[in-house]
Amino acid sequence: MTELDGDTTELSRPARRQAEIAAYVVKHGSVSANDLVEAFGVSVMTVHRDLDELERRGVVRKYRGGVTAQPTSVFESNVAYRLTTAQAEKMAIARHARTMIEPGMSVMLDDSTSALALVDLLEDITPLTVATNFLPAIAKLTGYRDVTLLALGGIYSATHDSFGGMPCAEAVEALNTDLLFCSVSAVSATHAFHQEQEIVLVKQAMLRAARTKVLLVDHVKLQRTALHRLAPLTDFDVVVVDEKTPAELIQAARDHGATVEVAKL
Amino acid sequence: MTELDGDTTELSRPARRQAEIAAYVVKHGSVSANDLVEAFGVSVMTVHRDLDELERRGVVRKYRGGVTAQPTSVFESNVAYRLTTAQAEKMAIARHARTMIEPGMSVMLDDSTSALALVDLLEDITPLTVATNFLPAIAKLTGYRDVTLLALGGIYSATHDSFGGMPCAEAVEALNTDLLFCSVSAVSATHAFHQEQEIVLVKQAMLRAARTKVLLVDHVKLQRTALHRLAPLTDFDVVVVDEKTPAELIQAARDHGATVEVAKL
DNA sequence: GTAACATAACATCAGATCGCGATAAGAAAT
DNA sequence: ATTTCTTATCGCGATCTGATGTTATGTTAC
Repeated sequence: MTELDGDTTELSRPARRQAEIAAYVVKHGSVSANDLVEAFGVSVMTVHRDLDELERRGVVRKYRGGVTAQPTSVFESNVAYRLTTAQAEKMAIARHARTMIEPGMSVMLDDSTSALALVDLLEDITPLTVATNFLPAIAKLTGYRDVTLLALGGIYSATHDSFGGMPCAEAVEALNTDLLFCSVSAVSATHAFHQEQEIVLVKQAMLRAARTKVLLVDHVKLQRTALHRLAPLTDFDVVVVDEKTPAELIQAARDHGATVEVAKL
Repeated sequence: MTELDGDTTELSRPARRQAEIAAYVVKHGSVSANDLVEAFGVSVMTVHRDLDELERRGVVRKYRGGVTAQPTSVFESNVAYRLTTAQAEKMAIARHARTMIEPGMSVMLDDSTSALALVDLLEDITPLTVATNFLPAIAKLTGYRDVTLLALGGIYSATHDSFGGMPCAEAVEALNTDLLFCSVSAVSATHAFHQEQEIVLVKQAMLRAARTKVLLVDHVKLQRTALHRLAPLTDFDVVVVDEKTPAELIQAARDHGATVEVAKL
């Protein structure tokens, strides 16, 4: 159903359906619950439950008789959507990133699925200090022994499942970590971009608060663009991309002075 | 087994056993894994798993051949232990506390099981802003609609399952909420106490950051004492106790100028 | 007031997870 | 080296949770 199809595997059934419903709504602009019942072959109740969840995450808006889509920017930066894309590539990128981490270091992670993939690989690099504002990452890290977890608080965003806003930016300012791993929603040959002002705020603070900055980019991110310019690629010490990234794009970034490394699957 | 027995119901079997093992270790000072196998009738593997978990939470220390207890203060302030006590009373106190909250307010909660009980009652007071450093509370609140969640970050403590330390205190300083609900490990007729310096730090910051301060105290807390003095009871606008609290203790607190309210079961 | 829609309240079923032990492999003490 | 203790891995069964539908009970529009 629409352009989401390519990669909706390994996602729970309702989550996948919700993503598809979201796409459907975005495509059609405004649909009724019954439309969705027909389109997805589930009961009205389930449709409503899905829509409630999507609304809670700010993806759609409900009104009596149907739903409308929110601005696409919100949709695209939604976690559920992001989770569907480029799983294998993200893992490869995470493995590459892992090699940059030494025991004893302090690492900052942003609220990106790329960073989340990295979390799974951190358990045996000990001791380690990890700072993040991403709730799923925090949840995982609480179970690790010998990992000092520094949660970056802030205002919870259901859309990103992370903490943000001024309080978060302030918390970040107070830190100074060895490493930062972060991701963005779009990357050009020269710059990293993100749609949302608030998120940009936090990410920029993170850039200021880390000594070595690493940008994690799967190929889906390239060739796209987004509203707010986050930083030039040269602000990052390393940009890690996956193998599926077209060589000419890598070259273009390198021509502009960026350090690009390719993660092997 | 020891003084824990009174109230270990409604806790998962392993959690209960872990609490009992903890108590056993605290009582005997130092025991071997095999001792525990005999005492609890489970396999050596399970004992080790339990001990690993207790060690992760900082309750015991493992060494080859057995385990030793950590200072009792840590044990007593352990979440798992706290959860076992005075469930019904905590719920009554929470219901009472709930009546003080109006839609639109901002509420701060500390990392106490009393506060956690209150969280369950907040879903339909909307809109609402809730700030807390307690991970279980955060987890619950992320699912609430129309509740603005402000997570107070900091260094994660497995013992308390919350965030603390300087970063947390700083995050608290930046706020100013209408209400604060907090609890402590011990209360005398004049003061509130807590064992751990770091926790005291955060709680005191919270006291400074709220307009109206409410202390939630189940009767188990009274008549005990602990190392660090947190604040005089008169610093709280209200102290809520449960019905099982001896009348003379309530009177004593009132004689010292505290405002004490009794929560009805 | 009635029809369409939305929510609430169970009931059910499947899949996932948990808890636990057994066995085996690994480390540390002696 | 041998013994003792610890950890890792697998498997089984109990348990829980999550996802869904159904029916019943609101709500809102007209």
